[in-house]
Amino acid sequence: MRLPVSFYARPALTVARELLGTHLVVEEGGWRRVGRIVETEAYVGEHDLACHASKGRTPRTEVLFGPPGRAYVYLIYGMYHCFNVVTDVEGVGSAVLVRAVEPVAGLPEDARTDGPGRLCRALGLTLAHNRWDLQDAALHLAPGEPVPEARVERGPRIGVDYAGEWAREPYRLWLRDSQHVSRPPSRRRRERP
DNA sequence: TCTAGGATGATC
DNA sequence: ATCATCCTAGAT
Repeated sequence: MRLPVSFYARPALTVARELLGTHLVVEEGGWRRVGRIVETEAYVGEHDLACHASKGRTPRTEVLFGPPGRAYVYLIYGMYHCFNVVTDVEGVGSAVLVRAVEPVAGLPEDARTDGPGRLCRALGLTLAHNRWDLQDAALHLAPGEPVPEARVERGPRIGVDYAGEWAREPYRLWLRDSQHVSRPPSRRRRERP
């Protein structure tokens, strides 16, 4: 049970919305780790100055322009990884960054999986997974419970201030009531019930 | 609760 | 030089 290629072959913003609630599955070396996606960011194309594809085709960004449904993993700040899924049709350089999941299986109950770097560390995702086909049993996404529109919240993407006006586009989507959404700098903690 | 600074290496 | 981050320390 995996999301088919046709799922990814749509605009990044659509995929970012539909990814909420789906399961990210990593199976390697006898273990299987699963997280439910609760936060995503869309990087919509070459014209999007926050998108790595805006740098043009390079060895690193080439995968973004390739067929949909592949992984784009890169190293950031020398120590953390970010996991993306390549979206839209071949030739369009776009992707969706998975920013947070909630532990479902194979992870400690209290594992930190909020934040793109932390979730990659928890699931064991590294540069070795870059360009993988997401139809692979070892790394794929699976359907989950549908997420009603009322639970989806939107806002500006994190950490892309260099992108000028594009930094303000509300391309970050998350589950309103999830306790596992990442905490951007200076975001106040949720009020107690 | 918040801010500042540093770790660390691929990329171009 | 830059960077789609995270953690810790120290101030408040």
